[in-house]
Amino acid sequence: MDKAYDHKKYEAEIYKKWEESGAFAPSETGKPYCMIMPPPNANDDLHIGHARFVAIEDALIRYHRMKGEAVLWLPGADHAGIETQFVFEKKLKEQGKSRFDFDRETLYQMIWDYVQKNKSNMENQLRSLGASCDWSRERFTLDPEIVRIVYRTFKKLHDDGLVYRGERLVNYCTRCGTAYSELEVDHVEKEGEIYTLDYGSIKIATTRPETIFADAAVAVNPNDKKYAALVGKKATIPLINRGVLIISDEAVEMGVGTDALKVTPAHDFTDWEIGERHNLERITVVGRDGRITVPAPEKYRGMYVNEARKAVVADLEAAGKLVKREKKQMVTGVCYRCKNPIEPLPSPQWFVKVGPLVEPAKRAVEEKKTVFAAEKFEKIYLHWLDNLRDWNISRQIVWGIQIPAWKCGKCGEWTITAGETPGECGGCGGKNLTRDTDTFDTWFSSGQWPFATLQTTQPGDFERFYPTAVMETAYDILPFWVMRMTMLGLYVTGKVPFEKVLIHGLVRDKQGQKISKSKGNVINPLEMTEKYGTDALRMALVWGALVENDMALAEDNIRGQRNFANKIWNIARFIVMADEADKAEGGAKTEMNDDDEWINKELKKTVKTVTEDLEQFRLNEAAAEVYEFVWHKLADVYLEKVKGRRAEAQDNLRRVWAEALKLLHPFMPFVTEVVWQELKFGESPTLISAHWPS
RNA sequence: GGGCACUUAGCUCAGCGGUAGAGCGCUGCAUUCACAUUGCAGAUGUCGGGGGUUCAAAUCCCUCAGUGCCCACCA
Repeated sequence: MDKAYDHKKYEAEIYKKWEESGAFAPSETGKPYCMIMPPPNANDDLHIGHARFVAIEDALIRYHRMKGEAVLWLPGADHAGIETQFVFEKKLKEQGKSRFDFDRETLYQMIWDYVQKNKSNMENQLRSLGASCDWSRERFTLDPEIVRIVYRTFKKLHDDGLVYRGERLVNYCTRCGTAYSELEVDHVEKEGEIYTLDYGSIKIATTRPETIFADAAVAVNPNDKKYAALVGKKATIPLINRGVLIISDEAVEMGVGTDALKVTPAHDFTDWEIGERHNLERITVVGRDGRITVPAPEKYRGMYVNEARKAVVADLEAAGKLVKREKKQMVTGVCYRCKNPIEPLPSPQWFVKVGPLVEPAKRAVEEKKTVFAAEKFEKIYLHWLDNLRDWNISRQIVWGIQIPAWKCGKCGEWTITAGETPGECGGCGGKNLTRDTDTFDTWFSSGQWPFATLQTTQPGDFERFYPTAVMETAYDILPFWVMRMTMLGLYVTGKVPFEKVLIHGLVRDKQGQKISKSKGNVINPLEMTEKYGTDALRMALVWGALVENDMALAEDNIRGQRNFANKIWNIARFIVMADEADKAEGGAKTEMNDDDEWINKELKKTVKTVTEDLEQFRLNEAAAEVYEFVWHKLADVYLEKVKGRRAEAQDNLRRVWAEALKLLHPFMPFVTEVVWQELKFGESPTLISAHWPS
């Protein structure tokens, strides 16, 4: 054995050996233990957050496999609709092109090819992180079998009256050219201006003067005495001198602006609701391209909203209708992806009625059918469900699963199928049908991932492994994913998709700052594994904090764990050299003393606490326990004591070491496996398939 | 405005009812011995402030202060 452990020499070879040995596939017997991997987006390299989930999930997977359970860790890849199209469009832009230069089929094919390349890249990175998942069962969210299931769910929802097509005010990104769900809108605070305008009989305050041409009313609070006499009278929109009714509605809060609100149903969510209550006209003056349209006065048409705002304000001022303008900190919705301001626009979309899905999803958690490992996330989950609105599942992009809905050219009715092209309109029998060009929200398909995967891998998998044991994922997608999986899983299969939810925190830089490209504090997991070895990175990612908490990751910690890997290597080296010496002297002659009994007792204690910690998902504690035992008890104390009576203690040392390697294996799979094979323990040719000590 | 957390050694974090812990960093010493990617020894904290419960509180309760994250239609 070399003097120091060289991870580069062993990792790839060991991984190949594991994979070829069939150890990643579930055994025929044993209690089923299934984890579905959160499928990484197939559009980029893995980042440090992926490395953390691999470290956590693989540790649990290896532990349960060693306990003799039938373990299935099912890997996958996500087509990640918006994300991927966004990334791809950036590439196109670098080449001086845009999505509008291609027809739908060509664009789809180009993204497909791009994704396939990234997908295999991503898979290799998971391998290099040591993920012991069953590649023979890998699924991609656009696999035809998966798509069929997604279609079927949509049809079922539709047949049950839980899907409707509605003209609603949606969060529209004029840059991305698609509507989003409420969850995909970020809110940023920035300085804007609020303008007080003279509406003749009343003054109103607004931050969006460019939309005055779409006003349908002016609203005041029903309890507002100062305006009570005006309700039912008319106000006059300046510049165009159109009269609108003054109405009263409880949505108007008092103490804001002039206490009078211009109601623009087509361009504001509050106003939309007021409009519904009062049956107001929905006048649109902003188009999907973000430019002003008719019926705004001609001079503003074609302007982007920002320019139009300036122009309108200037004209209002000239007309003497601008009473006041002042700076104001305000919160605006921006596209979570491109950060452009979200434009609320009326648009026909497919919605899922969430009410009937929310109740079972709440009950499942309240009745502990699904248990959150960290209670705080259960509270957050329930809070989310209580405040959920109907889910817009249609996106105006090409990259994704096209919605199986056809519109009749004759009667205008929609025909929904489970994927197949309908022969005729379900309403009038017309033959002239056109398919909706929209695609599903990515989360609509990934929300079905646990059952969609298991129903399409091997016969019997679903019956055997569903509900899965644990869903492990990051907290930032709790509402997007965990919540939707529970709702859709319960709806389609009648059972929760997973029994436990283990949520992990974010990886931050060593000062605890959020990692971002713009800050330049990105930690590249592949660079770290190259430099210090996968085991070191993984141990550092588990060691630093409770699974559920954010973790500050310093390179020093990774280096420290590399040193630990080297310590493991050298303990083994010591034992090998002792073996050789024994052989030369005619074999070990076992004779136990107090030191042996002490280390055996310490080992037993360690086995107990590490096992308990793993059962409770306290991976940091478990890792620290083994570390303490191996380095500071076995190496620093026992090994030193043994030096004087090597031959008598050798058998016990080998036995203790074999058990210690097992405890370490979930956290540092490579070096422990190399060492296990080096020492040729008889129990099992590979450590990955050895038995967890008890 | 609503929700969820956090505040413990210089830094990053564990501990969550029984007289303070780890890693890194720091100080000193050692070292041809499995490992300098090392060993041994050591310093550093009225566990955010205040109140309460208890024989006993970093740990439970209340309160104040600060920090972070998520949500939200204040025009």
